Amino acid sequence: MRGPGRPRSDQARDAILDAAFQLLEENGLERFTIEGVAARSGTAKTTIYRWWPGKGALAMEALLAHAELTVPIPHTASAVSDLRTVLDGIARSFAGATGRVVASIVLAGQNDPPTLKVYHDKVVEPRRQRLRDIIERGKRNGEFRPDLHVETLVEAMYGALYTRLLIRFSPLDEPGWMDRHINQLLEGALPRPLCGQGAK
Amino acid sequence: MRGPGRPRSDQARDAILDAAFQLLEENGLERFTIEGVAARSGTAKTTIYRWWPGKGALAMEALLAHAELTVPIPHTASAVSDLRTVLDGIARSFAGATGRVVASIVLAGQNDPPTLKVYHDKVVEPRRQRLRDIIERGKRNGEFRPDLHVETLVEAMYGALYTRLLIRFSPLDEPGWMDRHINQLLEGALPRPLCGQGAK
DNA sequence: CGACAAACGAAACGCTGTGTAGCGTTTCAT
DNA sequence: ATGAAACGCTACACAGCGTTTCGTTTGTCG
Repeated sequence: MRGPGRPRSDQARDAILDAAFQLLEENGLERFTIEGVAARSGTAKTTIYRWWPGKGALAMEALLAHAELTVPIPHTASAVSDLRTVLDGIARSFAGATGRVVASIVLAGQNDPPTLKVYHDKVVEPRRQRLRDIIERGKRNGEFRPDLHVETLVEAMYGALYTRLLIRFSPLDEPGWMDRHINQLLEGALPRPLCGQGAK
Repeated sequence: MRGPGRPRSDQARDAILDAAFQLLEENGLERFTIEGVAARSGTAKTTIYRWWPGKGALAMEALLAHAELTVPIPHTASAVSDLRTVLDGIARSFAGATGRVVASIVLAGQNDPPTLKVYHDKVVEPRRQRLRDIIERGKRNGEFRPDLHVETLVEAMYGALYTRLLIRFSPLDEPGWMDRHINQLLEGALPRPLCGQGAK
């Protein structure tokens, strides 16, 4: 049931989103221009402005449409192993082209709170929820301390990922890094009391 | 021993850096313009271009010159307490005006690697080193496990700070947050083996 | 088939910011 | 005094944004 008039060209839409994602990959959002998108996509600027309010919104939609932001939903017997699977997936995605685009979007959000909120609601929060679920499960089956503060653990795990993505201390695909990170978060820094054996 | 010619006006230099920092605070780097700096500082655009190659470099220098980036260097008997002091100091600085400017700078760095490197070398690395020193001390005096991986702990502690600053899950000045964060990083997530008392 | 509605592309506008150049002025060392 | 170098000011060419105008195309409905 569509009224009269020429229907929207899905071909133009796709070409625009493709071109936008490519340009974000290549230049980041700093040098991302609507004119550039129009040129590469073979559409007119008018067409873009008809459907998107501005560069922020276009960039966000290009990211959501193209990037592999979906995270695996493992559900094995071991919460620790599931944690590993999820975080590895995110790290891999961040290490590639998607990562650069994400970095652009997030940082652009600094001066464009609505855009940041969309990213938060559509990407960050679902992922955090997934981690929360896994950790809660781990608490129930005794893998984790019952008094563990879930939010804090989630934040620590995520924090390092985003920090490596944005500040680039060290590469996201450094071998062995994620294992060390997870293990240490789980085991803590304090010395184990000397009883029986060492813990683990 | 200065050659001939009119010496550089420190007054102009200071006015430019002051104005730049103010404008970064107010608008972020997205809307940070050389023209704006010139107008507010009462100098000419040409003067700015004479001394800085572009907005990124100017913003960085304004940040380094103005922000209270100095972190306290506590050295009490307790490494844990020193850790707390340092991280609290950074959190407070990030929660204020400096935080917004830092976010802007990191953003600029995404497409301007030299700028990011300067920030890394001048700000990030010294702070990380300070944390490393404290943790090493804690290892030596038995507060921490001897096999603790220092880098991983530093990254986890820093990560949450930058993530709150940039992604804004939650406010940096949330009461009690930093204590929970530190405690849990130190104590880990795994259940303590049941011997004598609980650890800590 | 014809009328209409809506999307499309091309071109241009005013605006803002960039980065450079020229010019006269000011301040210092020699 | 002279010259070097920094200063402020004005002007300019250029790029990108966001918007508007206009003519064209593509569909639906009567």
